[in-house]
Amino acid sequence: MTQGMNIIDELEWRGLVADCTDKAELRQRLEASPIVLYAGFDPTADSLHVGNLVPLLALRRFQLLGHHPIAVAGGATGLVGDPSGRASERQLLTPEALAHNIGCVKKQLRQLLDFDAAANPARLADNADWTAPVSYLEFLREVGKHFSVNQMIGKESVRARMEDREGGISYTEFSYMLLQAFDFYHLHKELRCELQIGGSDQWGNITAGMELTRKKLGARVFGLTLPLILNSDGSKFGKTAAGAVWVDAEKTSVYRFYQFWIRTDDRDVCRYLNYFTFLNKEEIEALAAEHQARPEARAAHKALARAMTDLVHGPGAAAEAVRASEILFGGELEGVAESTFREIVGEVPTRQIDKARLDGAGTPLAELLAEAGLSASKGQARKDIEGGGVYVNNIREAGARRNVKTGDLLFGKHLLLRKGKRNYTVLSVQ
RNA sequence: GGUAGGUUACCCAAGUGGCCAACGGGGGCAGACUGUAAAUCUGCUGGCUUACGCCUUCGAUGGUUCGAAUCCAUCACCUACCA
Repeated sequence: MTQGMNIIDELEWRGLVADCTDKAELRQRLEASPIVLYAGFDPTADSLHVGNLVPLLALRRFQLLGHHPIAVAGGATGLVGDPSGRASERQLLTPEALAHNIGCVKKQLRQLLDFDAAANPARLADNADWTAPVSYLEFLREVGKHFSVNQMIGKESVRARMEDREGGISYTEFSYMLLQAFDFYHLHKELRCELQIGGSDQWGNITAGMELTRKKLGARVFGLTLPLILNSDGSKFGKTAAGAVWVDAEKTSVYRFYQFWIRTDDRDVCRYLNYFTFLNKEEIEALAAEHQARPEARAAHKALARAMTDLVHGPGAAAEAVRASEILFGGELEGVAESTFREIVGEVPTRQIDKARLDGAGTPLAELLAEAGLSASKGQARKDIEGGGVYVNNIREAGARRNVKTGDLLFGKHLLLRKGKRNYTVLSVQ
């Protein structure tokens, strides 16, 4: 990070500025002295996912340049549900589920921001702390009065849903923007927060907060949105067939997480280096050049995957994921030492199996595939085998009626099952 | 409250008494080609079964029929118009 570089310049060369209220004035303000800023994270699940990393890392980028970030967990807003960017009404979370989610998300926020910086430690807040005590009547008088329904229904998030004949929008979600506006107002009043950042779908909520702050406190605050990240094929970033890619290693293993980044589309990899990593401009340009020259080496992909895995799971876990990937994608396992093989046990999904089942005639391969979760059912497993997509110990298996026996075990203990190019499960005998 | 229309597999969407486990598209999975890429081509995409075949599914329940996703009745939900 270049010393003295304005955070706006930094975000701009990375392509991270989607929209900004009064950029010239904000730039001036940011150059004058460190600013307090916030981004909100609603606990819609029990973990953040890779998409949430964009605003979160943006907070960190501000922090690295001397500013004071606040991560706000949406204990209040999460109870209501943000209609922004959603085609249909959310299912309300139970207070219990929400409490659980908040706990998880807070823990992750703590991990990913620096709370120990001497000059400008990050702070963590929960909007339930200041929202829950306010009564409905009080809220209507203090906050609601400042909003015109005429304007509210003009906001994209609401309008989209009003125009949607199928879904519509509940009064609850319609009110969401007032709650978020109240956050900004509160944070300005109590902590002198002057800037809110968020995804581009947050524009309406952010400007609502700016207006409320101006009307109630006469203060000028700013908003900045980050782009909605799309893959080059037009799909949403961060979603795979298996669902979202989570930050929680229990939900998305470190190996899977690493693989997710490794498999980034060529067209996207340099953009993502900009968006997600803390590599500087020169480093990224060098990787881009290398990728241009030798795309098959996938240097940029490896750098991206390594940087992200380091960041989220730590260098130790990342190194193991890299090592496991090298072994699994290195070809046949012949000649691989037991100690080397051991490294992938546990890294990829691993299951126990009763040794007796492999004695004698053994167990049908299809059955093991289904059990291992690689195929949805035994019938599907058979089709997968017939289609030539199944490998035992990294050797393709063509016979659908194949039985797996004791002799197939590696080192007398393990069986490496693979479906397709990258779906692995290790079965270990007990 | 009234009237009309709708509810089909992961999503969209055909099907309106047997030829329907259900056209087509998307998505997904697998194969070829490659670089764990893109593009392209091929196969698969309810469950069980080596197979013949069997079983469960078309909002829910009950009925008519030799036979229903298709017809009837009731219920639930959605949409539109009316009040």
